[in-house]
Parts: sequence; structure tokens; C-alpha cells
Amino acid sequence: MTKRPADPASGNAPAARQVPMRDFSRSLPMSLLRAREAVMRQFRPNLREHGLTEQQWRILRALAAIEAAEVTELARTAFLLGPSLSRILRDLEARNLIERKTAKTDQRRSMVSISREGLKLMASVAPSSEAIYAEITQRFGARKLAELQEMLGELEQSLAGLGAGNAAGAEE
Amino acid sequence: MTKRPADPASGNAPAARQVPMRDFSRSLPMSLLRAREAVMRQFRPNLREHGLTEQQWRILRALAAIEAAEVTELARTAFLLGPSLSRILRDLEARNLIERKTAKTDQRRSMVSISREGLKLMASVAPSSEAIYAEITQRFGARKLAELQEMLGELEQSLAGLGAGNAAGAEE
DNA sequence: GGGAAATACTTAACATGTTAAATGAATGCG
DNA sequence: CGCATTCATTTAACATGTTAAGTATTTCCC
Repeated sequence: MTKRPADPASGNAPAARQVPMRDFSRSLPMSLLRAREAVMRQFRPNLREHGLTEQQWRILRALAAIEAAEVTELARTAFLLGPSLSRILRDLEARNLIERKTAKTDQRRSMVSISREGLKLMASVAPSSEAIYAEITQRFGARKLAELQEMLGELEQSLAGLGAGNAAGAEE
Repeated sequence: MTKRPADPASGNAPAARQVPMRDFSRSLPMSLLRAREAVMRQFRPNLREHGLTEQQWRILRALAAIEAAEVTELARTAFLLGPSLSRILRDLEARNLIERKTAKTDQRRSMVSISREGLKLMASVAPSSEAIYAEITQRFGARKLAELQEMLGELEQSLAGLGAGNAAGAEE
């Protein structure tokens, strides 16, 4: 065996380490992904017990805070893409957790609202959910949590209107 | 605070607002989701131009930093679940971006490594990617970015070993 | 040494993310 | 009025997230 520590391509193993980049485990997207996963891992079992996914729960919560909403508005509020929302609403309607009716003035729009049954389901999920959130807040620290969310908001702001198709003077 | 000023259930619209919860647009999961999306939105177009998804890119990056890795190890590094990784590796192998061979000592394990072609692809993607990251860093501020990542790490730490099937003292 | 249990990975099944295209309804404008 | 354009929503197609089950090996241990 010839000793060639610096050239991994000497064997049959394909060469690696040839594209210098940041340690990717410390990249911002990764940090955000891991943090979010750590948080959601706490909530998912409870939601699952009630037959809800994270996204379905987001929609119910968004609807519970208002009378009714158009699909597009709901997508913005629940931070879901149109196609995802469309599918989920179909399922939630089949389960009688929401109700829809097309708007009178514009047949294209459909007004979505949470049903009585949906509210009942929410009432059964909310307590554990709030308890979990409280536990997280306590563990991490309420002040730090507020600070973190402040920074996340600032990050979002500082990237608003970057890329995404157009800045000042973008040509397509 | 026992005052209930508004009862929206006066019309025919299904009653809402009956399940008191935090304003969900300000919940931690939402903040994290929005922040991450704001960041990833910057990278996706570039990756897409090269026919890569975010996850495929994560895998290539993880592999470029090492000689070879077992699938399980790679899943941990790239923060992907086994089934997702399994599918992606199948596709990346079909595109000749990675190579696999089963380990000699244990037929169950398969060693994955990046191919020469994979390295070439990385080299063509990395510059724009780094440039975008630099732009983000500049906009948000390098110091603040480091601070944010520090907090995200702490959040992850403070939730490690919560829920997930075992409380204090549950040693499997 | 042989079978139960553990391990590494893959498949399966369903839900969502993501982009493009389709559908149906309103609007603008000649 | 007629018709191209815009708009709101859905469908389609493909990729990943998520949990459960399956498959092939290996290890444990009597």
C-alpha cells in the first residue's frame, strides 16, 4: 500500500473535497430547518392523535380567527401555496371541518369558513398545543424567544424584494 | 379581562373566534417557516437552472466534504429522512452524479460517494450559490447572522430530548 | 450452529411542496 | 357587443416529508 494521504483519487474512491464551500451543516437554511424541525417534532404527535397534519391545523387556526376568507387570502395567511391549499380544502370539506360557498358578486371566488365541527375539533386540540408551546417558551426563555422572533422577522424583511423575479431594473 | 365585545355569530356565517389561541401568524413555527422560505427563495432559481432541487444539492454538498458515507450517516448529515434519501439517491445514481458500492464487511451497508460528474456539477453551481449567500449575509449583517444562528442552535439544544417518546429517565 | 432479535436500507402509501398548465369567470377595450 | 386579457382557483406532474411495513443481513446468545 502506497501511502498517499493527500490524494484520495489514488484508489477507486472518487475524489472529493474538490469544491470548496462553507461547512454546509452551518448554513443558514440548515440552521433554520433544524430549528423548525426541533419545534415541530413537539407538536406533531398531538396533532396526529387528532387526525390533523401541521398544514391542516394551520388552516383551521387561520379560519378560526376570522369570519370567512377567500382561498387566496387564506393561502397568504396560512403560508401555503395555492395547489397545496386547494387539495387540503377539498379534504377538510369532505371531513366537514370547513364550509365553502361561492361569492355572490364573483363566481370565481369561494368563501371558506370553519364549521361547527371544525371548531369542536380545534377546542379539543388547542389545550395540549398551548401547553406544548408554553413548555417550549419556558425551556428556551420567553425573552430569548421574543428576541429570536424579532430577528427572524428582520431577516425576512431584509430579503423581501430580493431576487424573486424583479428588483429595480430587472429585465425578463 | 372578562369582556366579550364582539359576537360574530349574529349572521348566517358559521361562528368563529371561539377558540382562543395565540395569533398564529406570530407563532414560532411560522416565524421559522417564513424565514426559511425567504432564504430558500433566493437559492432555488439557481439550483433549478442546474436541474437540482434543494435536497439533491444538500446531498451533493454533504458528499463533497467526505470520501464516502453510509446512507444512514448521510441522512443525518443532510438532515433527510431515510425514505426521502433512498429515493433521491436512486435518482442521483441514475444521473451518474453519485456512485454506490456495498461495503465489503457488511452487505447491508452501502457506501455512497460523489462522482466526477457530480463534482463538475457542483463546481458549476457553487459560485452563484456562494454569491447569493454573501448577498444575504451583507443584507442582514454578518454579526446578526452569527447571532441568529447561535440562537437557533440554542433553541435546538433546549428542545433536544423533549417529547419524542421519552421523558427524563427513559433509557432504551 | 441455528434461530430470534437487531440493523441498514428500501418500498409503500398518503400528504404536502413546487412549478406549469388548464378551467371558468370577470374585465378592458376596440 | 365581441374578444383578448386578466384573475381566482383547480388540476397535473413530479419531488419530498412522514409513518409504517417489508427485505436482506448480521449479531446475539443459548
